[in-house]
Parts: sequence; structure tokens; C-alpha cells
Amino acid sequence: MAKIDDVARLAGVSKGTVSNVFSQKRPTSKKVTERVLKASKELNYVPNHIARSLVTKKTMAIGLTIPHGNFFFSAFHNQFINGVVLEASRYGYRVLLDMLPVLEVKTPSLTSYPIDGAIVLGPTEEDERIRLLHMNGMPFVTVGKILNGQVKEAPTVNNDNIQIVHDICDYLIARGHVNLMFLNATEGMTVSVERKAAFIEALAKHRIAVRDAMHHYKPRIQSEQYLRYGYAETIRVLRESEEKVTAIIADDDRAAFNAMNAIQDLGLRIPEDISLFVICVDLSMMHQTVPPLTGMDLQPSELGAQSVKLLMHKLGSIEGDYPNHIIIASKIVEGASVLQRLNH
Amino acid sequence: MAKIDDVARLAGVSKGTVSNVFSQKRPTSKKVTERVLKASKELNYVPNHIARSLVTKKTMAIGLTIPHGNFFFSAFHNQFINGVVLEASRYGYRVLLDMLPVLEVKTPSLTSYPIDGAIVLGPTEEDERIRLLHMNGMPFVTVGKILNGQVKEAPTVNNDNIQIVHDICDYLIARGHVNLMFLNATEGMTVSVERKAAFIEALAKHRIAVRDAMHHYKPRIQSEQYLRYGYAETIRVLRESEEKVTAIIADDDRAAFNAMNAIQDLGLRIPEDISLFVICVDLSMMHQTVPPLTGMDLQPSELGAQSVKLLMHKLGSIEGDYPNHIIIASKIVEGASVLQRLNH
DNA sequence: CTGAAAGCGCTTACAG
DNA sequence: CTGAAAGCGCTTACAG
Repeated sequence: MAKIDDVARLAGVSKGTVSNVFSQKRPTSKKVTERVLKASKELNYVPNHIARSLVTKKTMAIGLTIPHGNFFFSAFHNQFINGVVLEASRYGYRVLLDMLPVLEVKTPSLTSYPIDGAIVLGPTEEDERIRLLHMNGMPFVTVGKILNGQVKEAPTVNNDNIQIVHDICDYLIARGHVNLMFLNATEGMTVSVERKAAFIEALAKHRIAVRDAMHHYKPRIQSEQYLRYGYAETIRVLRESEEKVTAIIADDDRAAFNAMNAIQDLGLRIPEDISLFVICVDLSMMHQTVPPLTGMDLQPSELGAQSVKLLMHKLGSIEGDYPNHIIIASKIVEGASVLQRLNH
Repeated sequence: MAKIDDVARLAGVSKGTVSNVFSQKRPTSKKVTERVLKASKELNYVPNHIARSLVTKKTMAIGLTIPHGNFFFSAFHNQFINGVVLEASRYGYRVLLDMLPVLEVKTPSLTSYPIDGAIVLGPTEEDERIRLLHMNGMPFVTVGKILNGQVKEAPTVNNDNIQIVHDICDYLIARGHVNLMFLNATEGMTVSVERKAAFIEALAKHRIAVRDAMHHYKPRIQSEQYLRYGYAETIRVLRESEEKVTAIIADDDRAAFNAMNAIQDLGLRIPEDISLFVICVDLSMMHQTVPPLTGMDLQPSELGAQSVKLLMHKLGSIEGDYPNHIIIASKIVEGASVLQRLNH
């Protein structure tokens, strides 16, 4: 690999001038520019990104940390990553996928991240990632609110989880469903904390108490059960619950699918016997199930894009004022998986 | 951010010693190690990854270049990325998502990649990415064969595209389907080249000629039509084709969904009127459609994992002999979307 | 507009 | 086992 000295020598200029031709930070005369470009081409020279980063303190990469076990992304992750990558590329940034936990790495990865900033998806109540980022002075944006005031005023992009759960409960209750079962996200994540509180509150408005059978947490990501979440819960509750559950709220597409399978295996039908409402939907998928699912579109792609924009503002790539907290709209998309109960 | 000099001074040792404590490349005495660690903790010191990379010539990151327009990953990409990330983390490597085309970046990204190696998904016949990687002496692995001998003997992980198309055609023909319609991948990709040739060959075995209506290419990724691929083609061919098509082979889940919608919009049923066979399936999704789709499981996650392993071998993280070409098995998973024709 | 020199924060022979 | 010094390939004041 040719380096800047080689080009400088061949073009008969100084290293600084070659640097300027590539970085465009200072003007260079036409003649010199051409000589440098010609020499570079001849030597197949491209500037060394690492060396540049060392002095500019910019890597032009952002980290995307997603909780990660031995599992597959859901449709939500999929669209979220799409939104992030696409928006980041608009600012010349690349995206480093940073999964946790990193499995059995010999040398614990103690080095500072080679990134300019990070996006943290799904912060938990005591989030080690956030502690580290904060300690290292790394700019970051969380997708999902940070609770417990670990870091005050951290920039955040979020759905309005509380409003969402209220909307869903109101929607179901208006259609005659009082015995709901909520397949919530993993315990300890801020999103599940907010949702549970909202669930209790929303039902309390209608004088409905939340029994144990009505609320479930997703297993931790490292768990064997993670991918099957929703199946066993649905089987158990529909079989054993005394007051009959008539509607299920699923946390994501996978939980919804598992619930669908459980309902089918019990010989029940959707929505005649059990209604199903899914959060985090992938619209293209909703139309292919039978019946098409009714759900809440969280706009994951937009969440991703807006979190990049917010981070770009923190990094100085977007100038001027900018909100520190961004709420992404979400709306109910009606399919045919929720029954309007007649005996209401 | 504390740097190595600060720690060395506080611990009363040289920079080299601090370096050794963290890199473990040379032994350090217990006493000294403890002093250094204590000082590091006190100063919140973590080694600067960039500075280390500059001298070691290792970034501990691999690039994943995926053709990318303004679109969403399919289930195939989703699982592929999962396989890559998970396997890479086993070797202490991070993954840099490198999408093409990068949109309107001001300074064309002319710098050398801050990665140790790359995985190129879906090489095209004249692939600019491969030309660049090769020119820069960057180790890389392609997923999908390189045609045209741009680079001789490039390490490759692949499905056996030719065998796959033969298997699919044999499967459909054995069930009485002779008028097939193949929704192939994008023109110019090696996978679509191989598949088309195999399609013609497989049908020729049974003395069936391939008419225009029977073979289609996916629009380029930048195209507006990309996401809708399969809908218009299905409508048109089912309406206008003289000899009636009875089975459709879809390139991926999205194309299959679009074809399903088209079939439904024409008032036809699967599989009674039209059979559907999907390549690149996501098993969890296949079971939720009605009818469940019959398809060819390409094991995208395994493709991803094996391409990482092959790359790790090139980078010296895996020692010993290693094959330069790896074929990932694929198998037909039967749902209920292909009809056994009686009048055969 | 251009050059010479210092410096980014590490690692690595070399010497002891 | 430890230290002093050179060097990785760039950028950036500073001077002209």
C-alpha cells in the first residue's frame, strides 16, 4: 500500500499538500492538484483511514448496540437497522454493529470504541453499556427512555409507550374485551416498565384489576425460551385461566406468531375465539397472515433515522437547535384479528 | 480521556509496560500489573483503539457489504447478518455495515477501509466493490460465485444455485407443473446468471422450452419497483399468457408475498389455481401464511457464519488447512402451496 | 497557495 | 521482566 510520502515524492510536493488535495480542507492550485491525483492513481494510493482518525479524532462511524443473544432479529430490528444505516450514510457515516453480550472474547474488549457516537437500542434499568459510554465521554442517543436517572438528560428517541398501551387497551375494551393478556417485553427494560405501569393504569380506568395471568414478561435474550415466547404462556393461560381471556396483546411479530400457533393448537380460531393485537408490526408481513393482524405500527425505520439525526446533531454534523427528546408517532393499523364482541 | 503516558506516570512505569499489561503480549510481574491496573482504574483509562490499530495494522472489524438501495432487508438478509455478527463476535471481531450505494456523500469515500477483511454479499458480474478490495489488497470472501474471472480463486461461500434450480424444477414437474414462471434475482448478479442457465437446462431435460413469460428479473435495487417485484409480473402473466402458468417460483419472501397478493387480487387461490414455491425462506414466516409456503431453505444464517470462518482463516485467526470454496446445503421444506395436479 | 516539523496514542524491536 | 526511542501514516498550526 502506497502512503502519503510516496505520493508526495512522486508528485514533487510536500505531504501536507497531498493531504490537502484529499481532505479539501485548504485550497490547492489546479496544477498541483492534478499532479497529486495523477501520482496517486499511479500508486493506487488511498489515504489511510486509521492514521487520519488518530489525528482528527473522527472515525466517521457510529456504533449501534443492540441487545443480542443467540437469536434472530425480529422485523422490528430489521427495519430499525435499515433506518439507521440509510440515514447515517447521508452524513457519510458508517455503522458498526455492536452486539451484546460478546461471546467469550479472550481479551475483554477494553479498548475505547473506534466510533464517534453510539445508538443504544432498548436501554435497561441499570445499563452497563450506558455507564461505559457515559464514562468514556462518548456521545450517544438511546432509543427508549433511560430510567433511574443514570444519566440525566440523555438524548432519546422513543415511542410514547404509555400512550400506546392506553390506546391499545381502549381499543380492545371498546370492542368488549375485558380479560386481556399482555405479552410484554423483557423485564428490566425501560419499555416494559413503562408499558406495565400503563397497562395497569389503563385497565384501572375501566375498573379492571390486573391478575397474574394477564401480564407476562419476555424471557431474557440469552434464554432458551426467548424465541418461543408467547406459545407456552398462551397455552397455559387459555387452558387454566378461570375468567376467560378473550384478547392477547403481543410484544412483537415473533410473539404474535407463537401465540397464533398456540391458539391454533388449542383448536381455537382468531378472532372468533381469541382476538390478537400485535405491537412493532412489519406491515408487509401483517397482510400475509390469516387473518391479517391488527396492530400498532411503531415505525421502527423512522425511529432509526431520527436517532441518527439526533446523534448527528450531537456530533456537530447538524447545526442549530435540536430537540433532545423525539417522540415517533405510532398508529393502529387494522387487520381482522380483533373481534367486535356482540355480547358486550 | 486519559492516555497511556498518564497511566505510566501515575504507576511509575514506562509506556511499554502499560502497553504490555493491556495487550498481554509480554509478561509483566504481578506487582507491576497491579499498580498499572490500579492507576488505569483511577484515571478511567482504556487503550485507544485507533492508535493501536495504526501500529498493529489490525482493526478487529470486518466489513459487510450488502447491495443497498432505499429498501428494507428481506428475511434472508436478516438471518444472514445474524449469522455473520454472531460468528464474528466469537473471534473478537466487530462488523461494519457497508451499504452501497452510499448516497450523496460530499467527499467521495476514498479512504482505505478501516477493516481487516470484508464479506461481499451478492457479487455482480462486474463488481466495483471487488475490484476495489482486490486493488487494495484487502482480504475478502464473497457469498455467491464471482463470474468473469475478475479475481481468480477468490474464496467463496455459496449455495449450489444450479442444483437448487434443478431440484425445484424437478419437484414441480413431478407434480404436473410444466408452465412455470420464475421470478429470478436481479439481472447481472452471478446468482441470477447461474439460476437462469439452470432453469433453461432443467426444463430442457423435460423438453420444455422457456418462453419470455416464464422468466423475469428483479428490478435493480435503486428502482422504485424493487419492493413490488412479483406483483405486476404475476398479474400480467396470469392474465395474458396463452399457455396457462400453473406454478410460480419466487426469489425471496418479498417476491412471494407480492405474488400471493397478485394471485388473490385476480380471484385465484393457492394452490388450487396457482402453486407457489419460494426460495430463501424464513421458516418462522412460512408457517404463518395460508397456505404455509413450500420453499427452499438456503440457510442464510449458516451462509453468514461460514463466510466469517473462511475470512477468519484468511486473516490468520483460524490456522491450518481450510477449503477455499464452501457450499452450504439447502433443502426443500414442504408447506402446502404446491398442488399435486391430478390431470397429469 | 505551499512546506517543514511536531504530534495524534499507541506498539515494538533493541538493549539491559 | 522493564525502559528508552523510533515509528505507524496521517493532519495541523506556524511560517512564508
